[in-house]
Amino acid sequence: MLHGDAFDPDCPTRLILDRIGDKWSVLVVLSLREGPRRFTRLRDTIGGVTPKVLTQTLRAMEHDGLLTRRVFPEVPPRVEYELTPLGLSLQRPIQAIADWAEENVHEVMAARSTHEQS
Amino acid sequence: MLHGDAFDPDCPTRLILDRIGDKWSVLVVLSLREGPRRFTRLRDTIGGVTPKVLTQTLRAMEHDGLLTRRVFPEVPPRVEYELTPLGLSLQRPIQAIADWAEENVHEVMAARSTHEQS
DNA sequence: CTGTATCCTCGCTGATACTG
DNA sequence: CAGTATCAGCGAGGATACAG
Repeated sequence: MLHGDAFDPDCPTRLILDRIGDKWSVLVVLSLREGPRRFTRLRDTIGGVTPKVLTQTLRAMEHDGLLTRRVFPEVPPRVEYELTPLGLSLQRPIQAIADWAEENVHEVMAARSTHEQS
Repeated sequence: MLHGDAFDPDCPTRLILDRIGDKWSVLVVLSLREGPRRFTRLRDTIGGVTPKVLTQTLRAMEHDGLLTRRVFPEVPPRVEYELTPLGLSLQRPIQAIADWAEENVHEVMAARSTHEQS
């Protein structure tokens, strides 16, 4: 069954959806679209994220095999994050969501205004 | 700029992503793929959701114009939820995410096991 | 059947400061 | 530069019971 899984609370598919649903993971994937990025670069690109939360997100994604963390033995230290093939494959569906959001944001905001009357 | 928006914390696009990122909204969209459904039917389809949270989710999605809520003046009461055209358009990207999750769940789980050594 | 009301907890988040 | 440490707070989410 192709879709039955997602509705089972104990199915791992739920865990994936939770991870993808994470606010920051989506933005990290989008930020790494065009190649490896360093920590501070990511932090600056993604507005409003604190270092702690960004680290948590990156560690979780590394743990799931979505990206790699490469440390360069330099002074000052340099760390680069890069999507794995698995992470790259996730890029397409996430981009689809992002595109939808940007295309339909006005319609959603309009709907919100309409229902504001009640 | 096509993607700059999503990285701005104050941009409405963020709000959309938050809504889509919501664990239950995604499952509701999937549940309504094949037409209108009643409250209890949704609750049974989506495992592990409490009535309160399901109501909250449905109200929020209605508020955003993603679905309609139709009350039939009957006894016992009957309420049907159905995706609007806007909600239907969201179906495709969400399905893409769900498909990705099901296709790659094993690879992610494998990656998690690997990193468990550390 | 379709919710609402109430209470509670727990975990994420943010702020801030500090380290290798 | 790239994080870690620590703490506080709040609010989403869950359990349970009840109502129209």
